[in-house]
Amino acid sequence: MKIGELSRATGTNIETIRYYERIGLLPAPGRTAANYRSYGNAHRSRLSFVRHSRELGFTIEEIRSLLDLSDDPARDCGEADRIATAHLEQVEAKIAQLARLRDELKRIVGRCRGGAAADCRVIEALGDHRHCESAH
Amino acid sequence: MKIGELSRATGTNIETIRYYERIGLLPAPGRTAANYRSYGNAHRSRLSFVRHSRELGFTIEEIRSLLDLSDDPARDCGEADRIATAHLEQVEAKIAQLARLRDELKRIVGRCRGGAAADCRVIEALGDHRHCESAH
DNA sequence: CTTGACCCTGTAGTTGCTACAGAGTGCATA
DNA sequence: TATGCACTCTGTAGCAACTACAGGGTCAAG
Repeated sequence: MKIGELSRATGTNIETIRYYERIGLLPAPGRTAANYRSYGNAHRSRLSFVRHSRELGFTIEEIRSLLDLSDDPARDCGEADRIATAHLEQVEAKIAQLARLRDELKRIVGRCRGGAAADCRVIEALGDHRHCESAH
Repeated sequence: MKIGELSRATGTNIETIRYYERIGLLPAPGRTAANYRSYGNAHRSRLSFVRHSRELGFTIEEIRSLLDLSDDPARDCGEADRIATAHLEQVEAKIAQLARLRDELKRIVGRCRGGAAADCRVIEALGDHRHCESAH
């Protein structure tokens, strides 16, 4: 299939597909007589793997490691688990951090009673870190 | 005070301070005879405002709007509240999205029983979107 | 008088794409 | 046959929000 078809099949931007090839995440496919890229099912699977991993927030480098693992079926799969577990921990840390921000923002918004900016509690709270209850 | 002192006083990287000046977020300070930047308390307050807002996840453009507001004390402060409220909604949306990712990741990790990569459930789950329970 | 800490400008790198510009290809229609 | 349109190609530049140099100048202490 040509790049446009692969794009539609995987919901991936054409430019993104070429980008993945350029950084070595996808192998360079064969070419037609007109120098068009020509993909097969292996390419589509690999791209789906990449896109799904990206949607789950894995970085390109993490995905590279995961692809290396899946390319070598004899290798120990514990590393895949470690990568995924480490990523899960990062996601949980990010959620906790955002929850603290949310609480701080909640305290800040809604305090404005529609006066002039000179008396604005929102701007005041943003200017002075000491108003905060938790670290961020 | 010189840039290093301002950096320590606000916990901001020196390069970042110069960057903020370059993009017009901080006004260009006066210079000493040796062409060193020379800051006063107004600069320090403004930079604290910027850093605090960044820590709370506001974008540079949002901060620019908030600074415009606080620079003009006569203006209506409702806009500051709108910006902060909109940002709060974005944070809440991001938390919800990350929570979905976390749940998906939790389902994926820990399924590996330490075999070969060929049988790895983690890699399998990443390759096939149909295993997912929620959209992401 | 030299060492070290500080400061300057300007540019390039980071992550993960996205958006062109300028050119070629392939197929259907007037 | 021409021509219009969709598609593809390469290469480069842009985004956010910094961060990291390189290659120089300044200044106080020993």
